[in-house]
Amino acid sequence: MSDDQRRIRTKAATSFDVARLAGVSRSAVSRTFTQGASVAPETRSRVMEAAKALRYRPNLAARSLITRRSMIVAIAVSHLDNQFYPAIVQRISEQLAPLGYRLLLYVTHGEESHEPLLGELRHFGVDALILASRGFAPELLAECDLAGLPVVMLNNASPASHGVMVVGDNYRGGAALARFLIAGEHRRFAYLAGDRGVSSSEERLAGYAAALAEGGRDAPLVVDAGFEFERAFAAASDVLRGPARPDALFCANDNMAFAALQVARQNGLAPGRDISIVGFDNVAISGWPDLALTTYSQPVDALGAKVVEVLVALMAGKADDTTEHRVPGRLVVRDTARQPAHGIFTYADGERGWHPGAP
Amino acid sequence: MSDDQRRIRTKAATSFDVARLAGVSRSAVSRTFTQGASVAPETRSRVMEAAKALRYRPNLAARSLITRRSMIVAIAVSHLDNQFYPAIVQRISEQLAPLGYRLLLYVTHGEESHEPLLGELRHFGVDALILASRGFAPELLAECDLAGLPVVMLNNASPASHGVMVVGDNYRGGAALARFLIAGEHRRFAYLAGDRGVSSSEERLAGYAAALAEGGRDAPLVVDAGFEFERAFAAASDVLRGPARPDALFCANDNMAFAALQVARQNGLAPGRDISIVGFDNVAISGWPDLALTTYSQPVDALGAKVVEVLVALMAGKADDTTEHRVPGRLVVRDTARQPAHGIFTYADGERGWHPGAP
DNA sequence: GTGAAAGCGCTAACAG
DNA sequence: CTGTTAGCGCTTTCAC
Repeated sequence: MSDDQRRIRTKAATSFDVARLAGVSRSAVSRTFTQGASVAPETRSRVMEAAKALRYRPNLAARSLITRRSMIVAIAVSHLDNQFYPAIVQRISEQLAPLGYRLLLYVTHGEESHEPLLGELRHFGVDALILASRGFAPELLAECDLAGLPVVMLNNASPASHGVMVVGDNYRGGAALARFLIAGEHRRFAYLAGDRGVSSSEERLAGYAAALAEGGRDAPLVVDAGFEFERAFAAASDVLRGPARPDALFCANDNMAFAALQVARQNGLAPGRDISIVGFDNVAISGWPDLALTTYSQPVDALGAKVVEVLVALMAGKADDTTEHRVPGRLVVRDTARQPAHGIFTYADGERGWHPGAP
Repeated sequence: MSDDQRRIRTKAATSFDVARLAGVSRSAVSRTFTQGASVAPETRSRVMEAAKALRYRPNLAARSLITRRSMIVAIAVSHLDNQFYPAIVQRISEQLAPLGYRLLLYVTHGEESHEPLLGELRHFGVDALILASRGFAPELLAECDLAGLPVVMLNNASPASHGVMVVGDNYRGGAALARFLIAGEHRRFAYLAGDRGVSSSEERLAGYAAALAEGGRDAPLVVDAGFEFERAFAAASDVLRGPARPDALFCANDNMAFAALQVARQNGLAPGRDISIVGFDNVAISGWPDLALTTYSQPVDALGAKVVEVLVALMAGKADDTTEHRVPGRLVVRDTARQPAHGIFTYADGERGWHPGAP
């Protein structure tokens, strides 16, 4: 810990220093660092050279005072223990980085009010907000609208008018799983629901129930659980040990399905034989042989790319008229659900899928 | 997407607006928002009222130009798929938030050079850097030193002089696991190593090897794997299917242990009976009944708290003379390793531990 | 294509 | 305790 060095630490070079070294004005150096400004090639190279020598980088704070762009986008997440979220955060971060944007992280807990959040966002002057958290207040969106702050919601529908949504294929996924379970000749269908009122859980249920009805099956037993692992565990215990035990259980996401899996095994039920348990997301660990969860994928790469695409358009002022972007997923067949006699096939990447119409 | 509203969006109020509304000078409003500045209570309340009415928050960018403090701290992480990292990031974020600091996220990949990183850090004017990533260049630390940027390394030792480290109890943990495995009467010990040269992996091995030697056992077979799941999986396959199969395998972290677990089961070996596999971290999922990994904990809460404590001190200019802070963990006994006949006990929180000296 | 000058929103001396 | 003043580092008209 060189205390001396710290004291004489090199104060970062300013545009002034660079200008002087290059023998030009500060405007010249500003222009060389501004996208699409007109500078003579000769000047530019002189400036660049000086900048490199001094390790100069324009100070974003000072710049943002003028340009009103901080190059920071805030992301709010709640369930970092659900592997889906770190994965998507990583993708978004990686896609934003080459564009010069960085993520400012907000770990929320769902319950808090929007007031302080928006205050902070303005405090930091973020350019946009990604809402990947559950249960934010709709007023937040209204306020962001007023403040002119672009918002993209990830897997989160809202009654409010502001903000554009990027969502997985919830309805179709739920329906596909239902058809798969029907083909597996199950009889008593249940749904382990996520937090009430959260669109992703509701939509998955809607698709599930619709396809069940279409197949002439009874409506599923809906068990309120919530997205948290512990609550899912408790709820799964109730259903699986109760009198009307389902033989097919669709869980609102993989993380909840893992909870259900544990419960089943603890109660002597072999998933895939005595009971079928399926999830949603196709989180990385669901492919682990020990878990081998049958699920419907939410492709993190595609989702992240779409979020970034939409975000960038929004920040560029291009009002997006599509307010909802749906990213398709696919059924991934593994071992926690009984497999139909026909229709199983292999995708190009080696995962297994299922084809309803197959012989 | 109210295009009209966006156009007439309320430009955020400035200190000038507040000053005018409150009938005071801009300095007065600045002072009310500055910690420990002297303002008459009367003035303060008038300002606060005006500020609330206008939803005023001082602009951090402008402020930072003067104070040279951005209130943002950068955190570099590499293995977001290892649950340990999201968990620690979450804790740090939560502990920093009440102090007004926010995390700017850098997802690195280990290989990249430090140059652009440091450039970016200065670009954004971050107040400090948390290095929770693997394999950063030591030059980075030197440069941060020169730039006067406080650095805390999480579980990452470095030959460089700059930066303070917060680390888990690697050596003692490795030793504890060794003793536990010895008590379990194993004979052929192995270590599934993380990336070479990374201190956490090396230290765990050192403790393991030392305790093994002390117990009169042969030195462990060291298998180079790396922290990545896939590579750990491949390496585990090699050892567990090779001629000299160990009966006790210590993996550099839980995530790698999970890989080993899968490999063992796939090869007809029941962990905890035919082979003992232990990890390090005590990541949340290691407690899942399906996984039930015996491991040595790295308490994320304590680790996060320590990081924040150190960070804050550093940013306050208090040069910390302790350059390394070690956070103790504990052995957590579950099902993937054979249990000694004696010495198993239960912690206050219900987890099981093991006591070497017990009857 | 370039430099001079003004100013983004704020804080920190400095007088009072 | 308060207001006035200067200036943080940068971009951006505006003349040239």
